[in-house]
Amino acid sequence: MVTRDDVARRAGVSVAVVSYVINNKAVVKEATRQKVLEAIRELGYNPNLTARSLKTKRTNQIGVLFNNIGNSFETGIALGLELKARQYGQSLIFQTYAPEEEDHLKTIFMGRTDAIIAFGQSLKPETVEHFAKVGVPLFSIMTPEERHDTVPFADIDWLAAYRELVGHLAGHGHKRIGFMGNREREKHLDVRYRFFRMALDARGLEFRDEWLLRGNFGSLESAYDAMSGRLAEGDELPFTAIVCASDLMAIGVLSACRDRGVSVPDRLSIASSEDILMASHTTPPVTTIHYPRREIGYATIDAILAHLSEGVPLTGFTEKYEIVVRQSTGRARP
Amino acid sequence: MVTRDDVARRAGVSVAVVSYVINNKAVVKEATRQKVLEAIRELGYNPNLTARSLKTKRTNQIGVLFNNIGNSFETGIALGLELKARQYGQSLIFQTYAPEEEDHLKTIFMGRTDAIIAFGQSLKPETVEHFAKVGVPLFSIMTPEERHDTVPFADIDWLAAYRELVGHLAGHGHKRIGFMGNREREKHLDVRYRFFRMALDARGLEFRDEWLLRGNFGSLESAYDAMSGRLAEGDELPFTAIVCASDLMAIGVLSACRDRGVSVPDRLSIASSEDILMASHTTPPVTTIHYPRREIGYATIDAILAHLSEGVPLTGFTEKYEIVVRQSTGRARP
DNA sequence: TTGTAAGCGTTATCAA
DNA sequence: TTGATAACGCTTACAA
Repeated sequence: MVTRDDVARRAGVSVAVVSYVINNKAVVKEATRQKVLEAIRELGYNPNLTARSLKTKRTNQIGVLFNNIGNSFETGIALGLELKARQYGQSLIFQTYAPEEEDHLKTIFMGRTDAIIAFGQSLKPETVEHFAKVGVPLFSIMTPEERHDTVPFADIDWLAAYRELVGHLAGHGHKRIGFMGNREREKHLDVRYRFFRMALDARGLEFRDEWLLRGNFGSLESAYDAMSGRLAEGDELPFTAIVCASDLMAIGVLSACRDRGVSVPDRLSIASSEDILMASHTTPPVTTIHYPRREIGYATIDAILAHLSEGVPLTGFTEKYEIVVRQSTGRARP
Repeated sequence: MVTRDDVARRAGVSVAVVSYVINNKAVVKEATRQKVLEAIRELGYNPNLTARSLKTKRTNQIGVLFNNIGNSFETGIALGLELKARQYGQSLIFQTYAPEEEDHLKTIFMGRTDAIIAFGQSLKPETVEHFAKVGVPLFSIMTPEERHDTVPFADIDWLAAYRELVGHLAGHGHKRIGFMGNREREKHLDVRYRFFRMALDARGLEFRDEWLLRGNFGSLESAYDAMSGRLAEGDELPFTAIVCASDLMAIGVLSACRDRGVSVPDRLSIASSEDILMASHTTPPVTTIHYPRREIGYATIDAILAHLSEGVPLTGFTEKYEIVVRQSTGRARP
């Protein structure tokens, strides 16, 4: 490996000067500057980032805690994160989060990242405290079910979104609206269910526990199974519309309906959350809440870098959602 | 930050002993070992990975060069990579590749990664040479259009796959088969087109330049536009079937057909490559080549780690594809 | 079995 | 405007 020493020797200057040139520090005489640059070019020198990090305490790496890299919703956010991070010269380190391995995070990220972006996970107080202590700010995209004062988060206003969505359904005569939520493990989705219920309450609409189905966030099949099971139970569906916590689950529900001859939206209206690409290409396409993934990604990186570089306090924020009405929702059958 | 020195002081031993304990080196007396472990626990110490890397020349980080993080095909591979990498205690650094920024890679990854995984990109000889020089092995998932002897790759046998797919279509009476390929920028898809043509030749089937449409790998819309344009040109389609280089493009083609009243597969059979989830949930679902994304991810990490840790030569390999016949392909209209 | 000390490739302070 | 030199936190001979 060619190091800064090699460059210094080649250029006939001291190692310090090489650093000055690289970091545009001090006023290096133009002539020596050129000598150094030439030596760098000739030798094909690139500064070793690990060594630099050790000294500067800045890694220019940001950790990202996925729940599931294979999920389009999350990768849509990652797309925004990555693009913006690259503009700032930051690299992203991706890790899939698993509650039972949460302690590993301390090890894995130790001295490796300047900040960590969580995807709605409810981290243990101990973990949060640890990163606070080592001075690595945490930021969450999506509201964690268990909040920590020191972990700001970016999200949409789910309550408003579900109120609008419920309004859309109610406007079409739906009074009994079911929900497809997540299973135990995926706490970051509890939030959606919770706000959905609040939206229902706000409208004075009833909800019964039997109207709550459960699948896995990223698994179409789980929702398919849950819905199929429900449809197998009896001929009559207890609700005329269902809201799903994720688009993949909505698509699973849709498939179950198709396979069991339940026509959508005639017998059942299906609405959802997220607006991943796939939701607009099913038959019928799915009415859903558009989650501004890319924008949230951009804004998150901006906020983190403003904090890291200029000490701007790191605070959460809300981005604008949008209700996208498609053909999976329609008038309730009388 | 609590460092190894703090631990040593607390435990009343030298810094070396702390290292020995952490790395399970030498035979440390059980009593001192316990003292050290306790000090570590009390202080909440975690070794600084950056410092360790600087010394050991091992970063335990692997760079991954995406073309588009938002694309399910690529993230499906990433899923496999990440899971396996985590098992080995490796972290993944994701970067989106852009030809015009290729030189940045040298800077961004310098001293940061033990290996780099490309996603079919045709890297410049200069780049390849650089990483060879600094001792960072390159490995490609997907055959690069411009190969380098020092960059092994993992892929499926596209020729065999397209021969089988073409066989399926020919078996249904298709003699004129079009292709939806990529635009200039995405060279890693040229490979698919090339093998498709070879498969056609092998069957003695004709191909005309007018039967080649072009879209963007990850853009359903681009394929939609290309196909719509073609459909607008005249009433008669010049081919009875079309093979698409990616599922998203196939779905774009499918949408274009639906919007222009071309029934699939009655008037046009559509076949594709990749088998992303979405391909099985369109109407009709798409016949496609199943690309074993996760398996390729696993095997790639295995190969790289065997190389890094045990010096096993890093060589390319082929994983098994599968043709998944769905309802988008059918008998050619006489 | 444990301790001392020399690096790893940088940056940054302080003199020159 | 430049050059020595001391860190940064760790691993690892080598010595004790």
